[in-house]
Order: sequence, then structure tokens, then C-alpha cells
Amino acid sequence: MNHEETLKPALIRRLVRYCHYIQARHAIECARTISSVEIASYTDVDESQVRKDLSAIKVSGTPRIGYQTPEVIHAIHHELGFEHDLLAVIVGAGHLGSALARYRGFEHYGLRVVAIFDTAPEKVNTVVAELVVEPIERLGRVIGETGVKTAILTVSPDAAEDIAHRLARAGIKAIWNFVPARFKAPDGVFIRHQHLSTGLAELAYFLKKAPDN
Amino acid sequence: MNHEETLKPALIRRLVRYCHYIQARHAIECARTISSVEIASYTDVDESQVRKDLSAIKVSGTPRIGYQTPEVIHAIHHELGFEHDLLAVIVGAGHLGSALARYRGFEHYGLRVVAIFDTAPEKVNTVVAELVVEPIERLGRVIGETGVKTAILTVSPDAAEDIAHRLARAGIKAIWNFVPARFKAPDGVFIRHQHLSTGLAELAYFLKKAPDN
DNA sequence: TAGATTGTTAATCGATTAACAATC
DNA sequence: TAGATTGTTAATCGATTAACAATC
Repeated sequence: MNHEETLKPALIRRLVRYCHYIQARHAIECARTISSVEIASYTDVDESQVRKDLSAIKVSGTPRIGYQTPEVIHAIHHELGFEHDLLAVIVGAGHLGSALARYRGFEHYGLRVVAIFDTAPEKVNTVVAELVVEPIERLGRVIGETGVKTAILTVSPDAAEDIAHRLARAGIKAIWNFVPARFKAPDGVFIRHQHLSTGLAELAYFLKKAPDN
Repeated sequence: MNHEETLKPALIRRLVRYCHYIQARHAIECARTISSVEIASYTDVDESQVRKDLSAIKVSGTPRIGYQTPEVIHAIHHELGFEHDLLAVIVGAGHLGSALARYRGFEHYGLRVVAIFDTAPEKVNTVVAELVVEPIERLGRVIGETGVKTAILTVSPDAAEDIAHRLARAGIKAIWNFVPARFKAPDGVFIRHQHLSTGLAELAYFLKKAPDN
């Protein structure tokens, strides 16, 4: 066992980019090989970086030819764990939570939503994406029975931290947080904050700076 | 006019974090002042960095006391342009596009969706968040008439690049791209990629690596 | 063979952290 | 006053880019 390094988040993000681009190229032009220069120019990454990144996940290319596209795609999928099924519960059946439950775009990455919860009595027992919304009190039982390790958090900002801890106690190991709030992660739980407001802030700032507003 | 530097994306992201945290603290505990150490510990940023960042947006604190919470919040809002209204159109009335149209969480940042478009005839003329879905052909006219500068992109991956160029021709200056595809930005247009699959990739990788899966 | 592209090492650059004098 | 905290400069660290020998 030779060290098995952990990929850094920045590297993971670049790999996802490469994958998006190469899959598009592969689908449209049936390109069987691709060079680091091509990948670099489309993904806004330096070409040396691309070669380094691919070498980090043990993909090698051929001088004068480039990399085999199917091999690159497969290696990235394998390395990032897209091959495994990723079962998840959603907590918060508001607009965002319901949309994520219905969204088909994540199936490709193995995500499958198995339950959805909400505190509001008027939401409970409604149906979202073929799932009956359950009361938050059933959280522990459902997670225990299904063995789900991942939760998608789309509750209100003031409830987020409390719910995160309930999730941790119920056995959740990873939280994908869409709530615009930042809180300390419960011990042993990985939190990936997905604050859409950050993207919005960058847009707002650009528009404020743009000469012609 | 003394240089007027442009804030870097990383700084913008940190400012948004500070803001989330300070607003929460301000709301819950009515804390009137806050030190760089407190902000740092909650936002996972070094305390020197916090001081540097606040100084970059011309907020100053008082030794032994800290920073005035309302002043910090206001300065961040002002600097990032949250005070202006941000009118936007949404292109793609699928699950994600509709959810973003209905989502109330962005009002706080000044975002207002004024129109929503789709190519599918069965979507056109349906109502989403009090807006009638319009055919994509009306894009140019609506953007021209309203003077909207921002578009939220939630179409299918293979349509994304083409639509981005149509948006640019119609006068859009900033695109918030939720489509899991990366493409070259049309000249003079700012694209903020918001690839949710990147977050998902990080979760998948964590779970793959976690000892107990 | 000639030449394009990989893989990797070295050089540069920028971002993060540490340190500390100034200050309330 | 004493001591905590700011504001900023200097030191460190890591990430990015450049360069080039190896290679097909």
C-alpha cells in the first residue's frame, strides 16, 4: 500500500471540468484522443497542470498522440467515485429541496434520493418526485433503516445547524449544504457548502463594476 | 481617483462568508461588535486574513473592541453591489430553472427574475412563479425591451453554448451558468459557472475514501 | 528520421500565515 | 495603566507556470 494520497478539492474540481469537456468532445466529434493543450485551452487550466493532474490519477498519454478519451473519462469517474451509488436524503422540501429531488441531472453521478423531510405539517405527506414528504421526527429511523450516509440540506438558515447535528447523530457522514449559513461541522461529518449566493455575489459585483450598467 | 482595485473572486467569496456569519450572530445575539478572531474561527479563515480583507474594503476596527457589526455588513453589501436591483431572465424552465424562479432566498441580494424562456412547446405558456414561460424566439425582444443584463442558464448541456451566444447578441452581459458544461464565454460577457456536480464530486470522493462506507 | 507531445523537475509567483508595533 | 486587538509588514508556504529531456 503505497501511501494512497488524498486528492485535494482544487484537483477534484479540475478533474470534473476536464470530464465535462472531454465528454462533450467525445460525444460530438467522437474524438478518440485529446492532447493536454486542447483540454487546457477549453478548461482555463495551464497545460502543464493538466498533464500533472492526469498523471496524479495515473492516466498516461502518448507523446505526439495525446490521451485516450475513454480512458481519461473512466479514470476520473473511477477516482472520484462516480461508479458507486450515492444514496441521499433531502431535508427541507421547499422550492430548492423539491427541485433537487426532481432534478435528473445528478443520476449520471450515481445520486439517488431515497427520502425527503420537512418540519411544516402542510408539506408532510405531499408527494415530491414520487417520494412522500416525511416529518422531521422520522429522520433518525429512516436513516437508521436505510443506512444512508449523505444528506442534502435545504432548510431555513436558522434551523441549519440544529438539523446538521441531528443528522450526525442519526448516522449521516456527509452533508451537502445549500443553506446560506455557515456553521461548524459536527465531529466526523464532512460538510460541503454549496452557497449559491456566492455565485450571485460575483455576478452582482461584476455588474456593479461594468462600465455600462 | 486612486486606482479602484478590483476585488478578486477569492476575496468576494470570503466576504460573503463573513457576511453570513456576522448576520447570524447579529440576529441571534444582537452582538454589536465582533473581533477578527471570532469571525476567523467560524469561517475557517485565518484571522490576519480577516483583518486584511476588511481593511481592503475600508472597514476599520478598534483595538481591544473589534469591528462594528452593522458597519461590516453594510460595507460588504455596498462593496459587492447587493444594494442594486439585479434583474435577470432565466433560460430553461426545467426543474432547476423553475426552482430558481420560485426560490425566495435570492431576493435578499436584490435578484429579481423578470422573464423565463424555454424551447419546448409544452412548457411555453405554462406559469412559473407568476411568470408565463415564453418561447426562446422572444429572447432578443424581451431583453431589448427590458434592458436586462443578466441571464441564468439552466438549459441542456448541448444547447448551452449556442444559447449563451444568443444571449450575448441580445445584450446580456453576465451569465450565471448552472449547466454542467463548460464553453468559451462570448466576447465581453462574464460567465459565472455554478456547476453543482463539482460539489457532488467532492461528496462522492469523500464517501469513497471514508473508512466505513 | 523529424517533430510534436508527454512527464517531471526547477523557477516563479501569489496567497497564506506569522509577527509585532501601534493603539485604544 | 495594562493588556487585548487592530493593521501591516515580513516570512513562509503552496500552487502555478515555465522549461526541457524523454519518447513515440
